[in-house]
Amino acid sequence: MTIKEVCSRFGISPDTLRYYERVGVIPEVHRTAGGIRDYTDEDIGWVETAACFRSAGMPIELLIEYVRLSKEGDGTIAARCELLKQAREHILAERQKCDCALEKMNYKIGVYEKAVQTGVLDWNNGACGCKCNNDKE
Amino acid sequence: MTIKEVCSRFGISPDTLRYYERVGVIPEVHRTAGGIRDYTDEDIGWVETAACFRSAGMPIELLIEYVRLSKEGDGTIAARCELLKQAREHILAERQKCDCALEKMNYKIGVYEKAVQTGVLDWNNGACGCKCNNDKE
DNA sequence: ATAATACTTAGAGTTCACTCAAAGTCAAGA
DNA sequence: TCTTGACTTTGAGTGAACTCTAAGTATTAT
Repeated sequence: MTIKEVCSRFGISPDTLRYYERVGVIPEVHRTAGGIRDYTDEDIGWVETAACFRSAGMPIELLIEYVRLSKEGDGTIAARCELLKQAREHILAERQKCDCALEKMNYKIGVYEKAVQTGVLDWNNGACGCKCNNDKE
Repeated sequence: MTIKEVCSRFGISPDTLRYYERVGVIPEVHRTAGGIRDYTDEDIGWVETAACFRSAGMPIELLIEYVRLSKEGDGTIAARCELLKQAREHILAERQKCDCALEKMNYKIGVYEKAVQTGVLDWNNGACGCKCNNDKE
C-alpha cells in the first residue's frame, strides 16, 4: 500500500507519516526496490495504533518507547504491558476532563437556550455542579 | 483573592493566568489600588470556565471569541449559544477518540497480560474491534 | 525517450500554548 | 526607612508535534 493510500485511510498527511517513521513512533516501513514506501499489513497495524493513540492525546514519547521495547523482543513484554496500563490511566484522565467540560457546557447551553427566548441570561437558579478544576488542594 | 490563591485552587501557574487575561481568554481581572490582581467571585468564575474547557482540549481561540461576545452584551446571546454547541461537538468528538483508544488499549493489555504468563504474545485470536481511524473514506 | 507527476531525504520553519527573563513597582516586617 | 519578597509589564524563548522547502530520484503516460 502506498503512502497516499495509508494517508487517506487514516486521515494523516504524508509528512506526518514520514515523521512518525523518522522519530520512531512506528517501526521502519517496507520499501520497493526503488526505495519508495510500500506499507505491509503489519506496517498498517502500527500506523493504526499510532493514529488511534495519538488522536486520544497520548504523547509521542510514549509511543516511541513502546516501539523501542517491541523491537527489543520478548524480554520487554512486562515493560510494554506496564507502559500500556500507564497510558490507559492517562487517557482515562483525559476522558474525565471531557466529561467535566461537557457537564459545564450543557449547563451553560441550557441557560443560553432559555435566554435566547426570554432575552435575559439567568445564572442564579442552580449552578453547574461539576467539580472540574475546583478546590484543587 | 490573590493570583497565588487562584493558581493553587485551579492548578494553573501565575504566568498562565496573566497570559489568559492578556490574550482575552478571561476578561480583565479586578485590581487593588496599587494595580495588583485581586480576583472577585466573578473573575474566578471565568477562570474556572477557562480552566475546565481548556483542560478538555478546547482551543484558546474559541474561549477568546466567547469572552469577546460576552463583552458585547445581550445582542450576542444567540451567537454564544451557537459557539457553545459547536464546542460541545468538539469535546464529544474528543471523548469518542478517547473511548476508541481505550478499547484498543484494553485489547492490547489483555494480550500482554496473557503473554506475561505464557511468555508468548498471541495476536491471532480475536482482533480489536475498534473502528478508530480505520476506513476513513 | 521524455515529460509530468509523485516520491525521497535533510533540515528549516510554523503553530499552539504556554513559560521565562529583565526591569521595574508594591507591600509587609524589622 | 529599609529590605525582602511578591507582584507588575513587555517581549523573548521553549517544547511538542507537526509542516514546509529544496534538491534530488522514481514511476507512469505519451
